[in-house]
Amino acid sequence: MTEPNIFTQYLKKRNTLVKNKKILQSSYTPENLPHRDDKINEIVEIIAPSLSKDKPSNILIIGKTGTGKTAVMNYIGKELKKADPEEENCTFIYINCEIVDTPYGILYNIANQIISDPSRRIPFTGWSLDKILSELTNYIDEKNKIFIIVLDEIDRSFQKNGDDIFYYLTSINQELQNSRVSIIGITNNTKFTDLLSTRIKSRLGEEKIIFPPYSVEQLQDILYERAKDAFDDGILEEAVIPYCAALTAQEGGDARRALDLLRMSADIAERNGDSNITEAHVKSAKNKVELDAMGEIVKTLTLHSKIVLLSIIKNTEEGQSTMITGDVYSRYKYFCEAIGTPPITQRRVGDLITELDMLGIVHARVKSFGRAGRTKEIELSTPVQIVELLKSDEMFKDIEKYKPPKQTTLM
DNA sequence: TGTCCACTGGAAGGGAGGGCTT
DNA sequence: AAGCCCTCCCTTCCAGTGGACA
Repeated sequence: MTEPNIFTQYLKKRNTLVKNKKILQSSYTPENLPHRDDKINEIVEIIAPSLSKDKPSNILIIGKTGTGKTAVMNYIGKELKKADPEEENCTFIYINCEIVDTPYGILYNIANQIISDPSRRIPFTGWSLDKILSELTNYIDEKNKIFIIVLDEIDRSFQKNGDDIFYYLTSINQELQNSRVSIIGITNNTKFTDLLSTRIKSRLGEEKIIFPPYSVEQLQDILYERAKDAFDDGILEEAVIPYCAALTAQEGGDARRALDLLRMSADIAERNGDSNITEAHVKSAKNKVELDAMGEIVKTLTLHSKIVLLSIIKNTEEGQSTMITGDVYSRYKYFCEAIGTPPITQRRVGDLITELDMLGIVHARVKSFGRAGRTKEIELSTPVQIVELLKSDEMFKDIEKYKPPKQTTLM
């Protein structure tokens, strides 16, 4: 028995509708992946030879977010480990290139998942790429087995670094005497292969596997499968899962979002102290999910990106529903002056706008206005609440009051 | 048909900040 | 301490461009 403290009442009072929260996380790998048996078999067939120390082909897996690519690979990784518990014949390594997206970071991560000897660990910065690569190659070769390296969100790293890193990794086999390395790339960019240079394309895409988006029915099955273990009978109203599935199917069949939605609905119901989960909970969850995701992104923006975003917001508030780069930049310079920070160049601001577009916070498309030039047409695509979040930023609190100093006419 | 605007986006490079090696 | 390396954020320079207008 623990001493009562300030949290005690919450521990007691909170009614839990969810038996096991972990099951509803999208990172959870379930025992059963509905509607992906065929894909699993396809991949297993390709990589099974690794268990007898034969090198499997490299694979490229293509499919939109939330189509089960990562879950399938994690599942296969687990099963592979079961088939070879001592990792005598093969080792399975998973790297998410969205989190580690530099060549150094990727090699560092691979190395430290493989290298067990602490004296040979690679420092997280300081070495040249050549040095890590040769150390890694040596270590891999000593082990005399197959290494399966999964690179998730492979396009992320590619966007920043080109394909040199993939070239290294796919050509590592030429240096090896005893071991072999297979690469499994996962991407949600269907045009990814077009971006690769020919030398990589043939190597990386020895086998290609496409993951189609889930249909409404399939999403429902997935949700039912998870709900079965996560909730007791009668907690979920009948319409909840079909509704979640329908909402997410509209947006491209992303199972991750469907799960987020269900989890958030349960959260909201719990917090309200309700005894079951209804369609209304799903509705408010939908708003919250979107807002949370956007809020996280906005919070992590760099100072200049925030100022650029604020400039776009301010212009929008003053009735300019669309604007061009020049409009944003002049407002941006004004704000920089207001908070006393030196502005960056328009060239760079152009890039920041493109980044904001990729994050889905603004819409920016290049458009020609004839004689009036060719530039980006920019439009805010963010809910109002985010705007509030940004404005509450300490840095910007006095910005409304700021008046620029009188222009002195100096040439 | 050619002009011309307001940028776009590629390329190269700098420098600060992280850290290793000798 | 000096000499490296890698990454991030930024600048400078500049050729290229879609399409309204003369």
